[in-house]
Parts: sequence; C-alpha cells; structure tokens
Amino acid sequence: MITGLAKIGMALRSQAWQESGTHGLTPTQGQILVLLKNHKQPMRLSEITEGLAVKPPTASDAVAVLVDKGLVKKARSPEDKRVIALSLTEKGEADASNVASWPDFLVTAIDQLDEEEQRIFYRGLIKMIKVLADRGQIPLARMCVNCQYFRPNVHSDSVKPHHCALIDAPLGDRSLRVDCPEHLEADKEIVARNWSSYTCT
Amino acid sequence: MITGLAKIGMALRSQAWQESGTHGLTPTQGQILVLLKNHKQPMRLSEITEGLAVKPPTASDAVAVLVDKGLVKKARSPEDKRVIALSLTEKGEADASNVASWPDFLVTAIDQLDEEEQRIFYRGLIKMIKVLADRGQIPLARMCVNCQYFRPNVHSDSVKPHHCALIDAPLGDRSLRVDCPEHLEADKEIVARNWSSYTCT
DNA sequence: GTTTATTTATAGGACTCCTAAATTATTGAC
DNA sequence: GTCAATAATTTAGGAGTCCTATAAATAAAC
Repeated sequence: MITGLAKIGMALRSQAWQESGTHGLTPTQGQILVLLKNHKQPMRLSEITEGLAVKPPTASDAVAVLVDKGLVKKARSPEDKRVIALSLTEKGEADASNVASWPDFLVTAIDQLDEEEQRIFYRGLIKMIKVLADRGQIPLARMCVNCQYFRPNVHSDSVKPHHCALIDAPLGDRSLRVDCPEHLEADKEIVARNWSSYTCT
Repeated sequence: MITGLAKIGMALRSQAWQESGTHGLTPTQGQILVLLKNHKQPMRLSEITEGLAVKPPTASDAVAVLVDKGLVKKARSPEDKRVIALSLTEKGEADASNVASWPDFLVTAIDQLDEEEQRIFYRGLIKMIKVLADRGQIPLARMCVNCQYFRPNVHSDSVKPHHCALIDAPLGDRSLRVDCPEHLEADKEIVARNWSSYTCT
C-alpha cells in the first residue's frame, strides 16, 4: 500500500522535474508559487517553510531564486520588522496558473475510477491527511473538515451530503478541499464533533 | 484530490530527508537500496534509472556514492561488457532492511481506515498505478495484475477472491503487490483479460 | 537596559537533477 | 572483416535542494 503511494509520489516528483525544463521552474519553486497563489494575504517565510515541509534555509534559498527571476516580491512587514511579506508579482501570478495545472497526467489516472470509487478513495485520502496533519507530519492542512464553515452530513443527498456555510452550498466528498484559501480553523471541540459525524457515515 | 496525493508525497519525501540524518542515507540512496533488495538478480544501471524515474547521470551519481559507502558492489556483466551488474554488499543488505521500514508513520495513518475502506482505497490505487504504468509515466510496475501467476476473482471468498499460482494461495485486494520480486509479466492479451475480470467486480 | 526568544539570512557541504558530450562495447551491413 | 549505427554508462558542468550550524536584526520579557 505504501509502495503504491510512494510510486504516485515518485511520479509526481519526476513529472515535475521533467516539465521544469519547459517552464524554467523547479518543483520546489513551482510549489512556492502555487502556495502564494492559494493565499490572499502575503505570506511570511516561516509559512513557506511549513507549507513545503522544509527547513528555513531551503525555503530562503528557493525564495531568493524566485525574487531573482522576478516572480516574487519581498517586503518587510510594518508591524514586525523581522518578518518578510512575500507576494507574487504579475509575472508570478501568470506563471503560477500554468504551474498549477502540472499534474494533468494524474487526472486521467483518477478518471479511471468510477464515481463511487473516487468518492471512497478521496474519503480515505482525507482521513489519512487528517491523521498526518493532527500529528504534525504534514504541513499546513487547511482542510474543510477542520473549518468553521464546515457542516458534515446535513443534507439527505448522498452525493452532496455536506455543506459549506461560507459559500452556502452543498458539498460532496469529492469537492472537499485540502488547502482552501478561505479556510478558518474551528475550535478543537467543534472539529472533533464534526469529524465524528463526518466519519460515521 | 491531486493536492491530497501531492501532500502525501510531500510527507513521504520530507520524512525521508528528516531521517536521512540518522541513517546517513538520502532518500534516493535509500530507494536504490530497497530496489536492489527487492530484486534477486543483480540489476543494471538502466534498471535503477527506470526504477527511480530519473535520468542516467542521476542514477550513476547516486550509485557511485553508495559504492563509496561500501553498500553496493559494481561488476561488469560477462555477456555484455557494457552493462554493469549492481548488487548489495552485506552491509548494504543490513542497511536496506532498516530503510525499508522508513514510512512507518504512514502505516498508522492507513490504520485509520476500516477494512473495507482500505480495500477500496487500495483498489483505487492499483487502478491508478496501472494506468500510469501502461502509459509509461510510472516506473517498473511489477504488479500482480500484470503477472502470469495472477488469477483474479476465482474464489467465492469476498475477502480473498484472487489467487497467486506461484505461491498457490488466495489473495485479497490488500495483499496485491505493486513491486513483487517474483513478478513475471504475462502476455498482453492475458493481462487485458485478467484486468477486465479484476475490475468488473 | 539586559537577557532571551523569534524570524530570517549566510556559510558550507553533500546530494539531486538535468542536458550535452565522451567513452566503451555490441551489432549489423557492406 | 571492417565501419558506421546503436546501446550502456560515465564525465563535465550548472542550477537547485536539502541539511546543520551560525549569525544578524528585531521583539518581548524581565
């Protein structure tokens, strides 16, 4: 099972390197661009560090390269002059959109699963990610199931049983997000309550 | 969905780097050791290249480091003196066993899924890997579903419906392998036939 | 006003990854 | 039989990833 997940991970990594030639962006650089694009607010370096699950110097280096390439802007935060406020330049915005569509090849693989399989597969993925996130072994999981706006299993529709109070729309398992820009972490107890009503389906 | 898989991949990579400090083995080096351990026969460099989904120079470098560390032996093949026969030294065997247990942290995440969820999750994984392997986007998939010894859905037992003719034992979805040392690729038509009777459950 | 903690940057080293070009050995034509 | 095409691996060179350890600047605590 783990071998399988590792293989997928390997495919993602190798594909990213393969395409780095055409984009001029290495995997790490691409990830940073995507990370910044998924955040409305400028990010601090430490957030990049967390988001990539690397140590500060690695993130610092990669960001420096992106600044050189003119894709990312650095500014000092006014409140705390130690922290740095990172944001995309216009060029960066454009490149980030291209990068975001990198793993197209996986989409076709996922399409091989039928609707129900996709649903269950995704549920499994979410469970695993939540465990990893709770134990701090995975970075910055801004996932629906931990969000203030999440209402699990409130609709009778079995395809879209959940609800997002922010966009006020029903959600299916397959549309639950794992890195939502609008995410607002809910209180611990609420998360726990939501989780148990999400899982006991 | 892809974000989710990417997160898992990231966790695997970052965890591997984290532990590289204690082992003295980087992720790539570890993977090569595991690859060699999973093969009875010595491997040629090109097989490593495929198995890691990297270009020849990368593999050549990494192997050179492992030879320096005394974990891998290099020899020229007698039949074709261009090819190199790579195998583990005794020290390499020992280290490979430790490395193989790296992703323990994922096991606990997988345990969060109940039996049935694990089964379906794994089936999904296998479908995806087969697609990727068929399209050459994933390396060296020595998977049961492509093997001469595989007999899908021959038992009425719904937990272990398949059969491996080599070990002559029933198999469940969760025990299907993705990189089996004993793998023998079956003919195209047989693979296709097996695949359709595997999937139409 | 020091000390202590936090945030980022630098230095240095090992490794990863690529492309392009060289090396050595095999194979197939002529 | 020899000479080009082909194949397997290595070398060279360059950008980037990742780490640990250390340093700088600012903030917070006493």
